[in-house]
Parts: sequence; structure tokens; C-alpha cells
Amino acid sequence: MSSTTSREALMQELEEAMRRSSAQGVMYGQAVANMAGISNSDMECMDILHLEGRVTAGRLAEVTGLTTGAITGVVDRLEKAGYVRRERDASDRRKVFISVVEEKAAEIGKFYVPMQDAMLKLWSGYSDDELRLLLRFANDGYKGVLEATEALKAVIDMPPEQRAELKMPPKSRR
Amino acid sequence: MSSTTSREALMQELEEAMRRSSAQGVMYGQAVANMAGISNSDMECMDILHLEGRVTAGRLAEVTGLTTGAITGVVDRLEKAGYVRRERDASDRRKVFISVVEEKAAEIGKFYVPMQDAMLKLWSGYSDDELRLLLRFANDGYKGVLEATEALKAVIDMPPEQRAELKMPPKSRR
DNA sequence: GCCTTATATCTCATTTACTAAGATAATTAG
DNA sequence: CTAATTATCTTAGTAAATGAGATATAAGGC
Repeated sequence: MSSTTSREALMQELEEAMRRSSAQGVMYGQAVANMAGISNSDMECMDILHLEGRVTAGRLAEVTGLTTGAITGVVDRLEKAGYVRRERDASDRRKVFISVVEEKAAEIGKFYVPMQDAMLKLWSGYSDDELRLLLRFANDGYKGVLEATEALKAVIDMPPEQRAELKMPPKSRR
Repeated sequence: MSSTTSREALMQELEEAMRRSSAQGVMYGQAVANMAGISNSDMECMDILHLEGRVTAGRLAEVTGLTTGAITGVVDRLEKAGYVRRERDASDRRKVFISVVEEKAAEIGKFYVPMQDAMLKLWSGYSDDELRLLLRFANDGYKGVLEATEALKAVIDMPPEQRAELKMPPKSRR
């Protein structure tokens, strides 16, 4: 077996493994939402708020792919439950910024303890150099997924006949 | 700064990076579901089918956390759209196995092309040894997340007073 | 300053998806 | 053979999403 083939087999295994673990990560998030008593959409918005900080209602709609009407509902529920606050922008009074109420959000954070424990345990088996590689990979991977998301959205705007020309990449067909 | 502190900082960065990229991965999946014209739940079930192969309706309910009634709806929609087939188990005629119709499912697979391209591009910047480390990490990570999911579900069954004792892990508070 | 167009969020009627409870049907245990 | 169990489906009611349009603010042209 050539080294090229082995590298391709490796990549295929890698794809499968990443797909598997990311699917399981989704399940974990759903379980957390369940326990916190909020919907998946609500949970996703909390995640975005954690990552991006104070964002507008419109940005939540853009990122989640929900309509602005649906976001109004999400924010209503989260605000009523005390997880977030609406804050009108003083300089542009059309905008509504959503910000997390940290004390209340910490209650949700508790449900991530089993996950954090598992990750700490996992990472303890790796050297500093190895962790640095993983960090580099995670950061590069984020950029890659971000680009891919943009590329996918570009497909949405393609005329159907051009869209049909999309092909699987050369050797990774299943 | 001690090397311990640096390692902890590294882990914290790693946690943030993984969280970020996995959140983006979720968005990507949603965009795919949107383009394929199916709901997130339907998409999730397709993913499970891809990973586990032929599974029963009950297993889908168990894994997704949806009720069996909701799964009936999911499978109805997917079957009507031609993505899956219902097959009654010959040896236990109560069971209904769901299996993917590969030719039709390939249409969804197309939407993963931008993601696969991005990953191939990303991985091309790593050596075989590095990719092997990533594979090991992804596999270990999957096991970790799986365990964490079980641990979390155990919390569900805890009496409230015991549940309240859950604490953040020593040094990773934010 | 007014009028038009653009932007940001919210409202509301309708549609879609989910839950809870229980019906149906097949299997297993006594 | 009957009772208890398991697996899926059905149905009524509820929750969340969409699509269209209302409201309110901002920005640009004249």
C-alpha cells in the first residue's frame, strides 16, 4: 500500500471520527437545553451570546438562520426566564442589544461540568506540545468551517443548473 | 509564570477554541438542513443513520431525546421525501428498522462538499504523524463526550438537593 | 426642514413540529 | 392461554416557526 493511500485512509478515518464526536457534542448540548428547560434554539442563542458577547436581535437571526419574528420569541422566553436582558442602543434606537445575565446563566454553566471534567481528563493524557497542536488545529478548523459555511451559502444563490454541477471531492466518495 | 499556569491557560484556550468551532459546525449542519429543505431533527436523524446504519425508530427516539410520537413524524417526512425506508424486522415484527436510501441521501451529501473541501485543505497542512495524533484525539474525545452525556443524564435522576451540590471544576471558572 | 427609502424589531395569523397519553400489535413470561 | 412487556403509531392539545406586514428610527436627496 502506497503512503499516499495510507494518508487518504487516515483522512477518511479522521473525517468519520470528527463527524462522530461532533454529532455527540450536539446531543450533549440538547441534553443541557433539556435540563435547563429551554428549547434548542434558545440554547443556541445563549451559546452565541457567550461567544460573541452583547449582540443585536438581528445578528441572532442572521447567525441562527431563524426569522426575526422567531428571534423575538426566543428573546422573550430567555428574558422572561431571566437569562438575558434587552438593551436599546442609545445611538441607534432601532437596535436592541441582547446581553446575558451572568449570574443566571451560570445555572446553565453547571450542566457543562461533566463535559469539562471529561475534557480535562482527556487532555491530561497529552503533552503541552500536543495540546498546542490541538489548539492550532481547533483554530484552523474554526476558520475552515467558517469559510465552508460561506461557501455553502453561496450555493444558495446559485441558479439550479449551476448548483447541479456540484461534485463530491475526487477520492472521498462513500 | 509557572509551567502549570501556562498549561492551564492552554487548556482554557483549547476549551474556547473547541467550543467555537463546534458551534460553527452546528450552524453548518443547520444550513445544510435548510438547503435540503428538511428540519434540524430530520437532519439529525439522517446523521445518526449515516453513523449507525440501519436503526430502529425507538433507537432514534432514544438518541435524539424526542418522543416516539415525534419520531413517527420525522420518519414519515423523511420517507415521503424518499430519504429513508421503513422495514419491519422479520424476527420481531413490532420493530421498524429505518434505513437510508443511499441514492437519494447523496443529494444531501453534496451540501457537505464545501466542508469536505475545507477539511482536506486544512489537513494538507499537517504531517501524517500530526494527523494520527488528531485522529487519536478525536476518538478519545468522542469517548469523553459520550461519558459526559451519560454523566449528565445521571444528574437528571438526582434528587434536587444532591443536584445543587454540583460545582464548577476547580480552576476553570469563568 | 420635509419626503422617500432603508433598516431593525415586533406583531399576528397560519403552519409545522412536539409532547403526553393512550391505542394497537407483537413478544415474552408465567 | 393469560398477563405483562415492548415497540410503534395515533390523536388532541400546545409550543415554536414562518411569512407578511406594522411600527419606529435613521439617513439621504432636494
